[in-house]
Amino acid sequence: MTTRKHATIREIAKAAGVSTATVSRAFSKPEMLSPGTVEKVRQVAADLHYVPNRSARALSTGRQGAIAIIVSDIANPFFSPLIRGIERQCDSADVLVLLGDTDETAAKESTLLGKLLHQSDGVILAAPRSGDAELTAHARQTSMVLVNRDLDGVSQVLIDSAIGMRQAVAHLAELGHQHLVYAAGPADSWANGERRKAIMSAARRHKVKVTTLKALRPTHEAGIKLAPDVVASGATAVIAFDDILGQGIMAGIWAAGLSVPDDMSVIGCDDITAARSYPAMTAISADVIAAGERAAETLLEVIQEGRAQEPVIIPTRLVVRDSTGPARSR
Amino acid sequence: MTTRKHATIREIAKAAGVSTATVSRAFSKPEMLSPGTVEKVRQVAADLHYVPNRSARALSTGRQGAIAIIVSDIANPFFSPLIRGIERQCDSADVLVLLGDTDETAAKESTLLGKLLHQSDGVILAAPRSGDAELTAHARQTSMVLVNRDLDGVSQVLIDSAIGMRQAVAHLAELGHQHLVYAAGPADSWANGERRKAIMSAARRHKVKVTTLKALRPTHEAGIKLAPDVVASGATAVIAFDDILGQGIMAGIWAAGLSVPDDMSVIGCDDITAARSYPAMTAISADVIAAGERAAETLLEVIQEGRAQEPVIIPTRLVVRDSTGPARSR
DNA sequence: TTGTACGCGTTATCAA
DNA sequence: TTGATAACGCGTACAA
Repeated sequence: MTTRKHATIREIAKAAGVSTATVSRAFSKPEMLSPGTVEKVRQVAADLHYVPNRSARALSTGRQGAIAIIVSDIANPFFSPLIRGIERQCDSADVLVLLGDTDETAAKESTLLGKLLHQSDGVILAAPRSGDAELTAHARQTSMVLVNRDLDGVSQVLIDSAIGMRQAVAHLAELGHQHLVYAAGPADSWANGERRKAIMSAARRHKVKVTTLKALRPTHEAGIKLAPDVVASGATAVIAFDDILGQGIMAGIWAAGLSVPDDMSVIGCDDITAARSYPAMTAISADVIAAGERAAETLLEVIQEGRAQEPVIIPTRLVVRDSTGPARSR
Repeated sequence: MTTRKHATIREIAKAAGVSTATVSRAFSKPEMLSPGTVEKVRQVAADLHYVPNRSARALSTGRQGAIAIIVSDIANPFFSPLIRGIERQCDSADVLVLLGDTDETAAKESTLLGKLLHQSDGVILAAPRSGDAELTAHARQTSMVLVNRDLDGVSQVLIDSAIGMRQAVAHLAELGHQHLVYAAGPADSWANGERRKAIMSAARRHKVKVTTLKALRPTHEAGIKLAPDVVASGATAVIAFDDILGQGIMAGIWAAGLSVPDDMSVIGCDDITAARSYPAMTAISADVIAAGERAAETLLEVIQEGRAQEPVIIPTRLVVRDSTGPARSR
């Protein structure tokens, strides 16, 4: 409530009997000073509860000491561990984290980006919805790391579902499934494209037939609605774009009086909420917290070095739980 | 990547043929200027892609144009809609949102608070873990709004589970349940205390017996582990501290070969993930997005008026789904 | 209604 | 290794 008046560099300087420059250096470039001076200044500063003023520093250096995360929907559970990883990394680097939510619209994404661009040293765009051209244009204006989007010349962290998808198809093939459904996600999602391609090629190798069904949105409700189509397709297993969709499909299958995994095997993707259903869902798992950490780490490098970094690939693997079982002959 | 050089107030002034003060006022105090001047300056500024420098403004005014949200665990789904509400409100007020995660520890909460305190105009503390004294001390240093914590002299947004809890107990009583379990949450959680009290008093009125069982943490896994105790208690219904715990208990009940709601009715709380299970869970629902919006709104008022505001109460209501049914005589 | 000029707290440059 | 001082971009008395 009461805005307390803070000690400034000048007061510290006076109290310590040094110049303001020395105080400044004691914090930002201690290696330029004699150890004794640093010690003395820091002591005085601590006594006076000195906290460097970030705005002043930013004004002087042009660096904000903050980065921004832009997500399409904070309510999407996928972003939670991602944000946590970013948070953790930034916290230890003493960098502030600004949060933006685009409400799933490309327009808002662009507006927000334009706004946050100036208040931060760089931006992490998670699962962006904007077009390539627009993203490239923005990337020219600030340091940027993309999560789950492949765009030439921009740093990126990609969760490679292919590995896990191959394991998933192999797992199902081993259980005797010969026809499976891919319940697809948003068409403009990079992850969706990768997952579809990986399934297709793995299925070909295992001589398994694949039917692709498109959910309107990757939500629980959409999954429930999609379930009858999944059943009608004649497939005995389904791989869903993400966990929520998969669990929706499971609910829809139960609601139709069938059973998981006896009548239908279900596999989710991301493994955020997969373990939180009954039966616990087999899923393609990725260390999303690590993805967040790597994204933040990469962004800090981009900022420091002033140029894009090599893409970071986060591997995935199949985690078998209770929603997959032997194919039932139909 | 490339840090673009931004237009400054001075360049706009020169281009528009006015003074820097006029440019400044065209943005922060347009009512002081003639409409024509404002129009002209803004036009020139737009042409030059002028964006006010937030750091400079902050340095000059002492206001940061940013607030901070501190949550105990971004992965807890309860915080998602809360953050979304805060985000939304702040976005329309052109206020930036800083995010902090305390990793569930009071120590980190305090550190983070101390850090963010200086970089923002105010803080929203969601479900804080710190003690009253510490919170009060921090509240003296900055503008602060508490979510789901009742502390004298500090502004707060409280989700009043009592209403919904009463409806829940009445609903169960009507279905013939005479003995229910409350699966409790963290002991230091304000919400947990409120919920427990509400259940107790409602149960007394309906002459229903209540057994309180304590989960180690409100997680899905803890719910599964708690389920056998719930069954062993002899109760025919259970109200859980939150959705995740409730769905864990549901999973544990299924795993024990029993059925929901035939053998046991289950009610969750918060209604964030309640609809996303099979059967869809009956839950005590609150508009958490609205809670977030109100929290942000309140904080902006606190900042502006420099003093605490009246507590905001967010009502709850029971949403009946498929996890509750008639009591089975046992 | 508009302009001039100073201060906000820090860092960087240059000199000592 | 340290000090003096000029930026950094904006808001705002005060003056006109």
